[in-house]
Amino acid sequence: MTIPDLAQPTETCPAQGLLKSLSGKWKPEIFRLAVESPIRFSSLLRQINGSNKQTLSLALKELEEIGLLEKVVIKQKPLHIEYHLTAKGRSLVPVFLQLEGIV
Amino acid sequence: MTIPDLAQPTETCPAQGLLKSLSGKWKPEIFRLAVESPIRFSSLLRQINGSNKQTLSLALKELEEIGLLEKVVIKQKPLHIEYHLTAKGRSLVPVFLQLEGIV
DNA sequence: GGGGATGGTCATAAATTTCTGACTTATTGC
DNA sequence: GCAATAAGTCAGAAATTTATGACCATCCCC
Repeated sequence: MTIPDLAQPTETCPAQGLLKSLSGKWKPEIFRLAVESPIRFSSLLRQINGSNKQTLSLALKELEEIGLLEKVVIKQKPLHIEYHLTAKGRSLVPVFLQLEGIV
Repeated sequence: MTIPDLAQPTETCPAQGLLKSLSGKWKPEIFRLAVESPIRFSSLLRQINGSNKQTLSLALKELEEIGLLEKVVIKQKPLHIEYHLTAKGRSLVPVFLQLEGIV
């Protein structure tokens, strides 16, 4: 027998999960930047004014987990890591653009 | 001269404001319920398991402020208050439905 | 081989959000 | 008139999120 955790909202609607996944101080901004071009950890830290490693690292991890970003190791000369928007991430773009028309 | 508050994200994209407005533990669920039918404070408190007056009250106030809900005093026999979805609120519904297809 | 950049992690601290319980005013049914 | 319901507010506590600063392993350039 399971005791439901009533302190957590029960999600009836799938869009609520996404809303929750994109909530957080920097996630929307990270997502927006990722739409423009692949992003890198250290650049983000410089681009997003007022942010910090810890939170960015966690945010990237979460955006990865929900399948909006994917971590790509670039095995080129200056070996580095990039985060790319996934297909799912790209599919959200037109929806957000629509939103902008409404807001 | 103004010193920008760097601790706060600078919003480049209008959709980010909406995202932020709809973030919070119970706001998405309140919105969803309001889409179904007008909502009342005390019913919400019973419907949304684990919620509390304080937070619901604040959430309703905020959803009102951003123009998604409007407070309506029903001057009928059992005089009471209802929160109705505004036109803007209704216009978000198809967007969220689209989102459900993606998620 | 030394110094800097990249991409992190960890423990702790500070800030923000949410929750609890007491209290309030007005209305309504009996 | 009296108790219950509705719709809150308020102060303080608890929980959750963010931020800080220290630290670490690679890699890359000179």
